[in-house]
Amino acid sequence: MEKKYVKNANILKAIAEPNRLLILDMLAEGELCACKILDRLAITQPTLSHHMKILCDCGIVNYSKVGKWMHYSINHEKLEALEKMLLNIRIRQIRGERTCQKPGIR
Amino acid sequence: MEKKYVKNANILKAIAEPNRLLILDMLAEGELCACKILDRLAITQPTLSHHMKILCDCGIVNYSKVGKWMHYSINHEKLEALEKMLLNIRIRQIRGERTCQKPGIR
DNA sequence: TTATCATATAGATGATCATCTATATGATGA
DNA sequence: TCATCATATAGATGATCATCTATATGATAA
Repeated sequence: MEKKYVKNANILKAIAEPNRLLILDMLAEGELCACKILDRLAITQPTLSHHMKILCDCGIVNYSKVGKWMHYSINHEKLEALEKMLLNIRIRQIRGERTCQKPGIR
Repeated sequence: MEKKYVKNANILKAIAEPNRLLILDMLAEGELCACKILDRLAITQPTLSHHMKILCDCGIVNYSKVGKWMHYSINHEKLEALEKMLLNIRIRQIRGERTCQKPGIR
């Protein structure tokens, strides 16, 4: 298993959760502080902290501490790289039959 | 929680696994039969069957049975929709400060 | 300095997941 | 029809996950 698959799977896994997708959608409008995000989610504060850690750890979300507030924003480069990875899967496509059957089948 | 977040998270979750990303990468070149995919993965046949079910169930991979062989291919529309979802998060961005602090802070 | 506020950490719990072995299904070829 | 081959299903197992309550940390304000 090549490393890139593990790494990309890790980023995808980070955003593959409904609450975290909603968080990204909120951050799409611009930087936000944790408490603003918490207001819109039906989860407790420790659970939000857990989700933010996952998003930040994989690099898709940037963070900075301002006083006692945590500010979060989207890492656009990381997100674009993810899009490009998917695009690369979609636009490839070489002609030539590659299905596996004994000669004569099909 | 809006339904779209749950649905999109489900598709992302389906592709957020190293073996399944590798499978998509193989399918990017064109249709393949299960045994060709199995050749390249370090998993057993039942585990591959499990992964293919997850990929097909979420709609990102198409399947058809030809004799005793299963043929798989990428669903390009579904993949494009996923890219667009990510693009939509990335390109939005409205100016105006939205971080949460008491007046005067910052 | 002390109370308060925003966030993080610890630890527990129930759910979901990837994987395996064993076996079933269902199609082909002899 | 019967043996063989490709794939699916059943059931078990250990790992990871989302969530909670309780508590700690660390910054500001009185």
